[in-house]
Amino acid sequence: MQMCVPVRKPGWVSPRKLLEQKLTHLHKCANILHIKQLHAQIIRANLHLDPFVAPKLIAAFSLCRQIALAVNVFDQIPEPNVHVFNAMIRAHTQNSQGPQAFAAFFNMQSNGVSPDNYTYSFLLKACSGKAWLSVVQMVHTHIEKCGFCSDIFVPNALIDSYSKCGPVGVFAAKKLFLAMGVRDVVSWNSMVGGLVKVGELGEARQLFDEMPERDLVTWNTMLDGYVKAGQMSEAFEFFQRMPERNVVSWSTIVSGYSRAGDMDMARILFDKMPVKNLVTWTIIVSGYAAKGIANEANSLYDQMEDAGLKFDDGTIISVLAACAESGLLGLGEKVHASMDRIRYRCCTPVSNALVDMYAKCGSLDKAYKVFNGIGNKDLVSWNAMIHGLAIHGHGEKALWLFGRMKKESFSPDAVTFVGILCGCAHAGFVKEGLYYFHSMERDYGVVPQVEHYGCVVDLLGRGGRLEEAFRLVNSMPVEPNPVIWSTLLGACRVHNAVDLAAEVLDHLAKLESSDPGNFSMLSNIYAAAGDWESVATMRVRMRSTGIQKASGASSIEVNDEVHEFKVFHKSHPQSDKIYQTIGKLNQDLKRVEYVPIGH
DNA sequence: GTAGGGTTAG
Repeated sequence: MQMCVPVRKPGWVSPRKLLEQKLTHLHKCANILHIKQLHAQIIRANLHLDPFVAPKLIAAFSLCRQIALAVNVFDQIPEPNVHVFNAMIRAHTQNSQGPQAFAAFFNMQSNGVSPDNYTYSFLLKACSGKAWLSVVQMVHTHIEKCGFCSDIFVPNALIDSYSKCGPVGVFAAKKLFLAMGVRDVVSWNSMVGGLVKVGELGEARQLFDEMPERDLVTWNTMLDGYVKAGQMSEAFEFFQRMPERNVVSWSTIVSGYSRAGDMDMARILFDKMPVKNLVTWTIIVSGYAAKGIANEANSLYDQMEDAGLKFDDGTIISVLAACAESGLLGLGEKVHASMDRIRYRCCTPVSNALVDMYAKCGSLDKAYKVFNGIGNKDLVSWNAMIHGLAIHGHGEKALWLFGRMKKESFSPDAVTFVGILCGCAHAGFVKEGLYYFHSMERDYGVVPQVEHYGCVVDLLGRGGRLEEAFRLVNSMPVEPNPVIWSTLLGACRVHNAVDLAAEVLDHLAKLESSDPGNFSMLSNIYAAAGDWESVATMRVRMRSTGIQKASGASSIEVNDEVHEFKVFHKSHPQSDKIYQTIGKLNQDLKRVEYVPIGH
C-alpha cells in the first residue's frame, strides 16, 4: 500500500508563510532594494491589497523617502481602511509634506472612514511652526468632539504641536496641560520643552523641579534650554549634575559651546564623549566651519567620512550654512563633491543651502547653476539667489530675477524685499529702491519691518541723502535698533557729516553703550574733518568707559589656507605685493574716473 | 509618542 501523505522535512515552511514572516518587520526596513524585492513578491502573492500588508509597505517606502512609491501603493487600494489612511498620513508627515497629510485626512473623511487616536497623533506631527497654530486649534476642536482625549497619547501630541507654534501656542499648551486629569512623564516633558522653546526658562525650571519623576529626556530638554539661552555656565553645572548622560546630552553641551564660539571647550568635550553619532559630528564640523577655522573643519569632515558615517540633509544644510557664514568655499565645495559622488538626491532645502553657500562665498556662477537645476524651487530658493546677487552689487540682475520670480507666480515675502532693497542700495539705485519700498505694502501686502527700514536708510545714506535718512529713522513706526543707527553713522562717515554723526552716536550710546566700533567710527569722522580736539575727547571718553576697539579683520581662504588682513597691517608674507596691487587698482580706478559714492 | 545638528534677512 502506498502512502499518499506528502513527505515534508521537519521545519518546512510554506512559501506564503515564509513571505509573511519576512513581512513582519517590513515597516522598519530602510533598505530600498530589499523593499522593492519584497514588493514584487507581495504582488505575486496577491498580498498588496491586504489591509495588514499595505500599511507596512507604505511605511517602508516612507522611511526611504520614496513618498511617490508609497502613494502608488495607496492608490491601488480600492477601499482603504483606517490603518491604510493612517499609514499614508504618517508617510506624508515623515516626508515633510504637511499639506498632503491633511489632504489624506480630508480624503479619509469624505470616504466615510472614521479617524482614530492614531490618526490625530500622526496628523498633529505635521503641524509645527507658527503658521500652523490655527490648524492645531482646528484639530484640537475635532478631537474634543470625538472624545479621544481619554488616550494620553492624544493630549500629549497636542501639547507637543501647540508648543511648536510660538508663544500663543505654548499658552494654549499650558491650558491643556493644567486641565489634564492624568499626566505621564511625556506630558511633562513636552510642556517643559514648549516653555524652553519660547525662552521661558524660569517657568520651565519650575516645572522641572515640580515633576514627580524625571527621565533622561527631561534632563536633556532642560539642558537644551540653558544652551539655547546661551547660559553656558548654568548649562555646564546642570550637565555635571545629571544622573546619567547619553549621546544627546553630550551633543547638546558640545553644541552649546560651539554656538558660543568656544571651540576649545567644545573640542575637549567632543573628544571626551564616549559615543559619537552623525549629529555630534555635524555639530563639531559646523562649529569650526562657522568660525572659519578651515583646517579643523576640513580634517574633522574627512574623519567623519572615513568613519563611514553617511551624511543626511541635516548635516549638509548645517555644514553649508556654516561655510556660508564664514566664507569657507573650499569645504562647501568638498561637501558638494561628496554629494555628487554618491549621487545624493537633493531636496529643495539642501539645494537652497548650496545656492546660499556659493552666493555668500562669491561664486555667483555656481550658485546660479545650482539654482537653475532646482526642479521644485520654493520661495527660499528665489530669495537666496536674489540676495546673493544683491550683496555682490548685481542690483540689475537681482531685479530681473525678481521679475522672473513673479512671472512664475511666486509672491514675494518680507525676506524677498530685504534682498531687493539691499540690491538697490549696493548698486546705487536710489529711485528704484524707494519705489520698491513704497510698493511692498501697497502692492504685495508685506508690511515693512525694521530690516527694510535699515535697507532704506542704507540706500539713502549711500546716496548722500542723509537728512532724509535721518528723518526716516525718526519717523519710522518700528523702534530703530542699533543696526539702523550704525548704518546711518556709516553713511555720515562716508559723507563727512560731522554734526549729524555726533547726534546719531548719542542715540546709539543710549541703546548699546559697549560697542566700540561706533565710537571709533565717530572718532574717525572727526579725524577726517580735521577736528583733532574732538578726536582727543572721544578717545578719553572711550578710555574712561573701558571701551576698546578690537581691530576688524577680513579673511579669505585660498587652497585650504586662511589669510587674514587687518587695516594697515603688514603681517602677511606677501604684504608688499598686496599693497602694490592695491596701489595699481587705485590708479586704474582713477584712470577710469571712478569716484566712490560721496567723494 | 517626548530630547541633540537643519536653507533665505545689516
